[in-house]
Amino acid sequence: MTLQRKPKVIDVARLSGVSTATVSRVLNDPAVVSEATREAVLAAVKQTGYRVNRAARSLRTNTSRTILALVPNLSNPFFSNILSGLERELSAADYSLLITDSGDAKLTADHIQRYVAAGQADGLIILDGGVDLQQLEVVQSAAPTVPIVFACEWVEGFKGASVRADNAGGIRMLVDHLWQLGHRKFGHVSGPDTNVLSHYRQRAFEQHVVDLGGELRPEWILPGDFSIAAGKHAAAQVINMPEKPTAWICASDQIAFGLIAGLTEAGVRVPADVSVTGFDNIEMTEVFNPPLTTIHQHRNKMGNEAARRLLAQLHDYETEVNTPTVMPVYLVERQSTGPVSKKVEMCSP
Amino acid sequence: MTLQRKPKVIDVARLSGVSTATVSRVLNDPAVVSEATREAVLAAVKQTGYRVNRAARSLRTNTSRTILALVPNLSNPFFSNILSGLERELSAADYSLLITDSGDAKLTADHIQRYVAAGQADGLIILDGGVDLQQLEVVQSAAPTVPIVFACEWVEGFKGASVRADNAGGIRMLVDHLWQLGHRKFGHVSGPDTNVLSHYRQRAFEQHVVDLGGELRPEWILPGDFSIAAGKHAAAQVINMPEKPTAWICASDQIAFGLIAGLTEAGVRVPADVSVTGFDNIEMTEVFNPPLTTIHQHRNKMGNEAARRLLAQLHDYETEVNTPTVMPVYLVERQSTGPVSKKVEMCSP
DNA sequence: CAAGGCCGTGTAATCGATTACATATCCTCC
DNA sequence: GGAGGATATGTAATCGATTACACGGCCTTG
Repeated sequence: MTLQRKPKVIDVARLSGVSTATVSRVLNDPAVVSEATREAVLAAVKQTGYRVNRAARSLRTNTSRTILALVPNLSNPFFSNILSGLERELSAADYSLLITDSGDAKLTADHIQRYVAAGQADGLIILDGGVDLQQLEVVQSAAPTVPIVFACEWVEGFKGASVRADNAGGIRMLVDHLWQLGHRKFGHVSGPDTNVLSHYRQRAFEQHVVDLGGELRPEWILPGDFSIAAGKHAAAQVINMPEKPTAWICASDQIAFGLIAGLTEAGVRVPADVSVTGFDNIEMTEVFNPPLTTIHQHRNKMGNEAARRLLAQLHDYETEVNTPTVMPVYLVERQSTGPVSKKVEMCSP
Repeated sequence: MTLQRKPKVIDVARLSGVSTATVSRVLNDPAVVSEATREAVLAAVKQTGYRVNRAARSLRTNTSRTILALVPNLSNPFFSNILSGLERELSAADYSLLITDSGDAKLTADHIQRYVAAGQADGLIILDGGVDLQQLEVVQSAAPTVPIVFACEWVEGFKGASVRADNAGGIRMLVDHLWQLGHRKFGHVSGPDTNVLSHYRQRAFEQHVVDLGGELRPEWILPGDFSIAAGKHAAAQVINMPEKPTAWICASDQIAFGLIAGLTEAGVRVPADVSVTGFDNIEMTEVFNPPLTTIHQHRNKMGNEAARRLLAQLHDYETEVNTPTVMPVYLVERQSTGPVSKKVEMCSP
């Protein structure tokens, strides 16, 4: 219990009467050491309170046991959910999680290299679909042994692993749900047009409405950016439309909140006059008035899965590196959707 | 452009015709090197694309330039906001941010030591007020040179820095606001009773209502846990109260959402029949129906400030280590509060 | 002009763990 | 009984940067 300097392998070795090599072996590859020695060493480890010095280990093995997550905006709860899943899985495998927030700035190869080339990270998890493909390829060719896995978002054309939600499937579920309620005229408020999720959701929307034989008009597709403000802005436009869809599929829950708030303010009732759906099933959807029909995705599990795929690549037992993992999503029916109403047209001011 | 093995100091040294010592000096303490040499070395650094190997540096200097953040629940957007502020400040100072999620498990000295004793972190930012004081003290005495800063939450009795919001001040603003609207009978839905923020908010509530001469009854203080569910549960109790407060101050926005949802469902109108306030000003407060009167705190800035205080301690220029930094908060008036209504009693079923 | 100081730089030890290679012991089987 | 193999352990080199110490040159000053 005397507080000395930090114990090192040599201290453990002396105490247990073996060499440093043996101590190291007990810690890294116990099977090669005889049981008696192993126990003696472990006892000495416990007694001294020894912990390997990560810097020394990293230097020698050229490995950091650390994964870097690149997040476009840490404040965004979506990302933190994924991070949470990541962290659990990584720490269980004795890996640490380093996080950097690319912030407003576009992520550059240089920024990533600050970590990778310095040997600070053995692998990368990228939550930011806005990275430039060329920059990514620079990183890949400079550090070919450092695996990269995309989680949630991804970059089209990137050669490597990704874990994503079934965005198209989710949209189809929503359209089907509304279709069954009798809706035939659909509108969409989209996400930011630089975002890959926006594209997938919008494309699936258009495709599926057409496939079902519903009515689809270009002016019923409004641009947005996943935010509440975008939803409010869309509401202002909707109100002035001469002819309106009876159902709006929004690219995010937040857009739906804004849209509903704006419509409600203008006297349009949801779902009596018009149905609205979200995407993501954030916590608030349940308590919003009306509770929002939306798509739920397990962001935590996406984090887990991304971590698993990364570790698999690190340990060379991943076979299908380039195949994306598509995680299932679920329809959550609440009260923002209802049977189509005949009097929608009359609600225009 | 030929892709070789990673360049090292020795490569830079050779290219610029100096010794490794000089290269290192240019990088770490440029002032001691003559201008001509410095420029030559920097040119060679650029040409080779050299980056210091962090592991080697860490090993030699016994320093990691990495800060560990201990988060009780990464999924919680509050924490991620603080992390965001932290990350910006740290990365500007060329520090990296390592994150661990204590999860459901209570944080132990052992868990922290996994990082600290291994030399993975030079300092700690703790966002979890639920750590055991004794465990903390174990860490402090085992690693007296590793500074610890609490952000947002904190542990009573801990000797060290903390950065917090003015929780009591925020509650007083809310009570004052309601008082001016004519309210005299106040209720409170509290946070988890293990949480230091809950205590501060509840105590400030009781104190200030008494100071103003309002009515305070023990049965008007309901236990909760910051969640929507807690608010809903509180609503069920409120509805059956023979005599009710005219205003409810909730320990979090989420509680307020749940409470309002529950009350609305039971036919109680907010704010016509009863006023309700939240705490935190999360994004949804604005679009909730009715928009929530609440207290705003700059979580990002708390992160910044915590990082600054930590760096100050690391670089030995912090003077008042034990004084908490209390960040100001702001009242945001929206539509969940209104003048006291005389007919509240009649709304009981 | 010699002594002393300062400045800029180089040499080589050092941080703490891992691991290639060498060695020692014991067993098996012809 | 000895060759050969398997098993367990030790010795010492190594990872890449930092830095104590030493050194040489130049300037100042009595």
